[in-house]
Amino acid sequence: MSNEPSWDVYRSFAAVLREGSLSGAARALGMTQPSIARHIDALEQAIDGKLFVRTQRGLSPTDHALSLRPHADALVAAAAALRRSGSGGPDAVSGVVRISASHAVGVMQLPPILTDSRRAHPELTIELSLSDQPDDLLQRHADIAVRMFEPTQKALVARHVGDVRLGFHARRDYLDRRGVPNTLADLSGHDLIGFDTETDFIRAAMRHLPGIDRSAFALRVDSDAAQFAAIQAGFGIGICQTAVAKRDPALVRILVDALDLPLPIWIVMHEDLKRIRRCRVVFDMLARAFMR
Amino acid sequence: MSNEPSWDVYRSFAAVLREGSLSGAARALGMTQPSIARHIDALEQAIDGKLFVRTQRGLSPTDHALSLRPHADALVAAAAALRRSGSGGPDAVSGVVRISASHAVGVMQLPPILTDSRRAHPELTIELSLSDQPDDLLQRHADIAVRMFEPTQKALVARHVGDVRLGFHARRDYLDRRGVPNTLADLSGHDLIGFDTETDFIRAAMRHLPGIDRSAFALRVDSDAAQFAAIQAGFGIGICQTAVAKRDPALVRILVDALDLPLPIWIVMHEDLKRIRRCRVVFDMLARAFMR
DNA sequence: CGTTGCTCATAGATTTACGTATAGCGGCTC
DNA sequence: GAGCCGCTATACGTAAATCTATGAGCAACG
Repeated sequence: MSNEPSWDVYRSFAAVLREGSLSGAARALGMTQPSIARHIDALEQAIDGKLFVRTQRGLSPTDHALSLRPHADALVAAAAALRRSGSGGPDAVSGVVRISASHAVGVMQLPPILTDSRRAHPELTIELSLSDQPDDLLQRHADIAVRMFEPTQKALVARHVGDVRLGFHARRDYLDRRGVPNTLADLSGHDLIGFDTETDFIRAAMRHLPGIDRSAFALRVDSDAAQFAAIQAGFGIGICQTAVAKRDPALVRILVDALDLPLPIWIVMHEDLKRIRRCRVVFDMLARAFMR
Repeated sequence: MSNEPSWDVYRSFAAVLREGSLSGAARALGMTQPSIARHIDALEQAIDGKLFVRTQRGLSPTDHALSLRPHADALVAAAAALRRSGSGGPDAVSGVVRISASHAVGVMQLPPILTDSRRAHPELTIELSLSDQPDDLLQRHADIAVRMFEPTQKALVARHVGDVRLGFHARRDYLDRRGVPNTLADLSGHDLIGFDTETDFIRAAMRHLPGIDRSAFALRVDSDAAQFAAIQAGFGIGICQTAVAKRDPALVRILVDALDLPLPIWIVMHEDLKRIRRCRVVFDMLARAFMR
């Protein structure tokens, strides 16, 4: 067992995994290719095993390297979180706060909220991490998250700030052209907009919609923002938030009885961040905005 | 916003937080005091704020530094996990596996299991992290955990491998001397052994034991292994596993009806580690041993 | 078929970071 | 109160890391 490598070696390792080449990693880190190469050599020597096979088109990771990837990513996330929390003191409302949310929330609800926040706290920088796979709070990929389900972790501070209603919607002229479905069964002849990959949440929701599955969709896309845009464009019938749909007078809600799914909205934060004032401020601000 | 510091700076920062002085951190990391001092200076410059107030008895962290501590600890844990996983290839049953368990399990059940494991895999090094606050799998303080409750995280692989029964026990001569209690109320005159700090699990368990709380205990200690040792020493009446108590003929189970709490045993592993063969091997080995 | 663009590897110059040594300060013990 | 032991701060020479520069190999393109 050789001695411990410098942590910079880990950073280089993560960058090479991410970028796929020594040169790419060097560019990403603002270093040079020989330095990264030495780091990889050092790490391979420390763990006594090959991590990459060198090719002329870059480095391709061995199984050994792939098995380490999750740890490397965790390190990157933790370092970024430390750097973020370091910015701008624990008591000042300045520095960086990173918010994780679904694409839908990020596109359709957060912008006005963040605009107000910016006005109230001009020193505060917001990072928005939009993703529909919400696995990032404990990994510290984000400081605060807007979630559509109750978090189960004890290490998290969570507040239920309201509910969102989902419903089938379509543009008026589409319905004029193709007819208005009155039952779930009527949907079979229509152009449906739905998910691409099935998540736990979607599996649960689809139990309320017998007869509809992935194969029924004429447009499959995971971003709910893109789904909404497709509905707005008159592509066909899809599911979106009723509150958001109301803003567009061209949209019509249909099949009201078939789908009326209330989704809870939770604001979630890691407990450790309670000590950092700007995180508490953003947390409260988000909670207030969604409760309104 | 200045440029990013070296990750070694984070390592030094965590060490100073942990050790309380530049010199101590230097000793812990095998470096020298001026180097650590330079690192702290660099970090303070990068985040543009003071992290420690220098005194002649060491460095005392500011609120700012304390607010960063959880992140620093996360980095340390992630680096250690990466180093561990790096040891000894993904397909070999050699290297290091870190197991987290309660003190009780670590003292009373794991030793024979690990002995067998050692015989089967002499190249495998086991690290045992005994703690009664099980917050460590997602933070990667350990690779595999033995838990007494069902884990809720999706990122974890878990297997229910049996149950453990808890009951009141005392040594025979203690009961001869002080009398045998027949109801929960009878316990009030006795020397009770119990927890020191209340955890979620304990709160739930105590709901089944009306009239007993922390103030009733004559000996308060969080380690269940220490509690068992106290029972064995004839200190008084305490709660322990019935199966373990049976091994000592001097121990008597009492108040059988008042407390018969079955605790599930779960073996838990982070999903990421499924790729690492020695972790799968240890996981299966633990599962088999507990199911037997 | 040469040219361009990308990669990794290597050698040498230079900067950076480290360790050693020392000084200064405060508390503790005798 | 003298001596000792711990801590931090500073100066300086050296060791180790970095960058620059260059060469060689492979793929895509005209």
